[in-house]
Amino acid sequence: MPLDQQTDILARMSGEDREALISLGTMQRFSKGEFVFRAGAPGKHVYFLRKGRVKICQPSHTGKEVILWFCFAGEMFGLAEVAQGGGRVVHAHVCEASEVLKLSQSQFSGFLRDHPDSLHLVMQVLSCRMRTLSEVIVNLVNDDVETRIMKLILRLSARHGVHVGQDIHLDITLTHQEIADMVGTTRQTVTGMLSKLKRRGFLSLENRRIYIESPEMHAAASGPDH
Amino acid sequence: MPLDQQTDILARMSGEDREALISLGTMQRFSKGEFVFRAGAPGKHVYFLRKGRVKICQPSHTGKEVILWFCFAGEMFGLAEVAQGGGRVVHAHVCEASEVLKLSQSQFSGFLRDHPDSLHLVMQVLSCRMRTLSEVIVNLVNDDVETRIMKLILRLSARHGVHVGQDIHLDITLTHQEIADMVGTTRQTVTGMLSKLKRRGFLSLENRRIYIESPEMHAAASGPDH
DNA sequence: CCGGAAATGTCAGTTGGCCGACATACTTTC
DNA sequence: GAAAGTATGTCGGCCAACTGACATTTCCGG
Repeated sequence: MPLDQQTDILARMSGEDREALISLGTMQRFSKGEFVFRAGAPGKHVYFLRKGRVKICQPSHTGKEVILWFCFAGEMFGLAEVAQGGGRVVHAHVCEASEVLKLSQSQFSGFLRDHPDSLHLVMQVLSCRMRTLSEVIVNLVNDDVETRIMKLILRLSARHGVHVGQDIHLDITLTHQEIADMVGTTRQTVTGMLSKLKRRGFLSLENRRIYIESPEMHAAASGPDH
Repeated sequence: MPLDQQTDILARMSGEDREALISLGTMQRFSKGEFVFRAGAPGKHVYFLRKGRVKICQPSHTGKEVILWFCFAGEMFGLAEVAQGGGRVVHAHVCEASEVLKLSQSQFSGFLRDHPDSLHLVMQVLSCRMRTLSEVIVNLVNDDVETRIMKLILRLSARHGVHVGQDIHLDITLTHQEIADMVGTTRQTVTGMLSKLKRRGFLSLENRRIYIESPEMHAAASGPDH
């Protein structure tokens, strides 16, 4: 099990556990641009994404938004507030038409009590997210914008990349603004850096999708030795 | 229970659970400057800090270190790698003479199985840490160095502050380098910013300890409206 | 209580990346 | 298929914060 895929909790659950979970919760549909929940709302439910894509982002007083991570099919979100109490601090913003399974706090606690194997998985997911967040912090502190963008792309491709010969095809579309919100920079700078990376031959862009020339990219991202 | 104190897991456990945990583990002493574990080592143990202070920091290829958080008496560390597998990615660096309780992965799993209340506490701790890390990321992205330092001080004082009349006395000593490593800046800039904050009357410094003039400080940190 | 080490204070020079402003391209919607 | 909205590309001016270098103060072990 590659560490990158530990967050796909539905896939990792045993069949019976998954059935039990699905029968406990209720299904909801959302279309692009809607919110599953917003910062400030009370946080009494846990969600499992069956289909689609949701971004978890934290608004700040300045109006800027930081994208903490994306959730893809199979992933869980909204757990932290349920475990910890207090209201939501993040938005769950639907990127493309999605289906989510919704469980109340008590339904979920009951499920964990009855399915100890799944409980272990939940702790793994939390641990994995903590590591990813730590990684992001280290990047923000140490690396310049160019390196941060390269590392972001490599992180995403580790989980959502499709190998096409020598290259890796990133199977999701991101706007420059979204990239900027993930690495802490501005839209303009992202545009500039991407075309710089393209000129250098680290990646190519084809109708809003990213192709990574993987060997060069990995080498380049491991140390900013320009 | 203030959210700031959710991480003091030993204090929040029931007496019986705490006894059981302590009898399971083995005690170890460390003196200042030693490491409980280092990045790269295999991560097969969980630790509970009984006494002292430990900083959890992540080294990077550039040699710089980022301090992700401090652990104080009662807190747990080393969990993520145990839950998730793989080696340590962080150092656990002892700041002052400390005593830690050490449990192997299997001892800890067994404990959680037998003490479901504590299990809930563990999930709370992880959730709380995730929130703190998210908060740090948002700060890094949105705020200038001055604001980041103010918010760091307020965060620390929420958990480790002692009220002295109107003011709050921060009950720990930090070097400027350590502050720099937490907010992602340089030692020199921290020195400059602290004396600027002192001049402005937001805080005062007395033999390496920080006194916060809390009302002004809170107002100032909530929006960088200079 | 002394000497080396660590921490703090200060400064001038340099620069990465932000800001604002605008032009072009793509892509929905009715 | 025209119009409106959203995304991308490009530029010059500007400033916060980094770098490196040094002086001074405080701490701590023997």
